[in-house]
Amino acid sequence: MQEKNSIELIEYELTTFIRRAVYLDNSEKKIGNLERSAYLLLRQLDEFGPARVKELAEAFKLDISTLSRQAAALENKKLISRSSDPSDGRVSLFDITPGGKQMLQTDKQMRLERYHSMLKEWSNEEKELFGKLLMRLNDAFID
Amino acid sequence: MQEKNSIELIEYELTTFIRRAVYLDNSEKKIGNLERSAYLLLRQLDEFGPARVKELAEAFKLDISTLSRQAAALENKKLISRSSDPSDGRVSLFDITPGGKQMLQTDKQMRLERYHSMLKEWSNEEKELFGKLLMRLNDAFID
DNA sequence: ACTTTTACTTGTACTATACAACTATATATA
DNA sequence: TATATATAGTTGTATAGTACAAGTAAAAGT
Repeated sequence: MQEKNSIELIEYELTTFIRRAVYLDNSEKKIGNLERSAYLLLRQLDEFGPARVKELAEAFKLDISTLSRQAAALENKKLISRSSDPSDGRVSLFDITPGGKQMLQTDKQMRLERYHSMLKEWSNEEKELFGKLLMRLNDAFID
Repeated sequence: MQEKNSIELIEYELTTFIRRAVYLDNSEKKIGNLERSAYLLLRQLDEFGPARVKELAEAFKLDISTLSRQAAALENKKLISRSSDPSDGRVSLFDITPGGKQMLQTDKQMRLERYHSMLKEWSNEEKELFGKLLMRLNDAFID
């Protein structure tokens, strides 16, 4: 009973949070310059280094065609660069450009500032614990 | 430093979670029968009772036109019903139908079961605390 | 050499959303 | 009261993000 309530609360609050966070991305109060998808793609390349379309699609669990278009869009904006894999002519390798890194840092900073404001009343312990629990939640995510 | 790291972790994990949860809704492993937007609209009507388009748009912070279409779609599927406000001919009031309640309950149950599986290793204390922290996060959400 | 598999791109379609134009009704004001 | 303005909602149009299917080119297997 107790457990059921906690899970219901978690389900409710997480759905609500997603609703709001996604709304925010579409609103005029949007954080930063990058679309959510672009932000995540740049972050992925920045953290894990060059990757090809298939790897990106797997990392995000999205269709290859989706990542193919997202990558092409960012390539167009010069935020990522494409190079061909010498050992496999089918493959394009994408890497974040200096401009992309810059843009990512700017946007990340804005996002962090938002979280900073939202969580300013929280103690360090609460923030740390919350981060750890979120990490566990993501690790346990069922595909 | 410590604080910065917690916030970065929270930002990272929340964005990742949203990415996955939204992916899941579009995938063949989608939870239940309802679109995310339909689920939220039904839940809103179920919890807060009949409402008109404008109220729903405000509750979700979405454009009226978006809610107008979502409501019309659910009305078409007989999951919600429309009635006119006798005191104001412009207004349509929407309410969840028995079929809508049934569908909502079915989907909610499936969503809860997923969370139940994902969180099965968590102690009651962890689940309760996580729920409370999420609630605080949503309360502090900056529009 | 031929077939099959793989990596990616492109065409098409759908959901979710916003904004703008429009309709109908209600309210305010001259 | 007649007209002007405001409000509630619908509908047209556009965009992001996604999937699936068809197509192209390169690699690997037989």
